[in-house]
Amino acid sequence: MNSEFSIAVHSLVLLANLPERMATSEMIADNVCTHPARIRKVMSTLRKHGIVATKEGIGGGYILDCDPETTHLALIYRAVCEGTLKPSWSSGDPETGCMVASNVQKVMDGLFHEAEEYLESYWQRWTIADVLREICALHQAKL
Amino acid sequence: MNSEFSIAVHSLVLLANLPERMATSEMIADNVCTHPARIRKVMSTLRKHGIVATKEGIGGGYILDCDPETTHLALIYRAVCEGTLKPSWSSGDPETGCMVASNVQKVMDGLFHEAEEYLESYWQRWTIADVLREICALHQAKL
DNA sequence: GAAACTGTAACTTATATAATTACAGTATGA
DNA sequence: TCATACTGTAATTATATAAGTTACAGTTTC
Repeated sequence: MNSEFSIAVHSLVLLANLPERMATSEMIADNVCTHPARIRKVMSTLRKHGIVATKEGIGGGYILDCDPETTHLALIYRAVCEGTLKPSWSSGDPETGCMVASNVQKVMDGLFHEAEEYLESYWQRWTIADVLREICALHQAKL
Repeated sequence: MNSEFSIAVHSLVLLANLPERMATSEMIADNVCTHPARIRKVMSTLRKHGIVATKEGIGGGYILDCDPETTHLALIYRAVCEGTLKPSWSSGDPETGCMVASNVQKVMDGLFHEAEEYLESYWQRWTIADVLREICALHQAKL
């Protein structure tokens, strides 16, 4: 998995914690520690899934377009990295005569697909607000 | 995740299906479609976890050292790619004053760790023999 | 119409993955 | 006992993926 999921969750938690729930790609990039263009790419995907809204022009930026208390990480996972659990390389070769070599790809693909669905049910346990609360708890513990 | 898990599962299923449950790295590599040295690397890890035994010298190779009916994919996952669910890149920066930026790494690390344990409970549902049976079923369906 | 934004593609660089080579170590059997 | 056929492992090279960067067109505001 690449780290777009972490970027998306971090950005959404950040927005949820801002008074106006709005920030520019530059502000988010500073906080996430990456390049604004990368933030815009991830945010663009989240916008297409209705999780954030964007406003172009002066005073524009990204604004949370969901309820952090009911938006689960599973939705974010699906938006941003569905299908990435399965490795790009596959073993075996469908063209050979060997039963194992010729059928293992399809079976493993099925397992990875099911494993990913299972994993999504873990992300379904967490909302954006939950993650923010975990962060707050850590923060409090330091004081 | 890299594809050593797929290679390990494929290799073990292949061994389980052989009369003597034994094969050389070259035979396995041919079947898996990769290089024998890569097979030796993965098999070496499986040997250290007691899943296969190896025999050096003439007539040597790898032999299954577990019961395929009771050896779950979770064991193979742990042996071969524990810790790879979490992306290597992390967002945020523990040194900043921002509550979110400075604590998000630890929280996300915890989530990825728990997610991986959850995922392992999926792999626990499958044994090597189960995978072989799935392959056989696909094979039968073609006839 | 200048300024401050997003959207997106193209390009570069860094890192991870896979393939390959090489060779030391080990068991077998003629 | 020596050639042979294996594993074990490290080093190197090649390739694919991820991340960073640049660039610029499009949009909104003032």
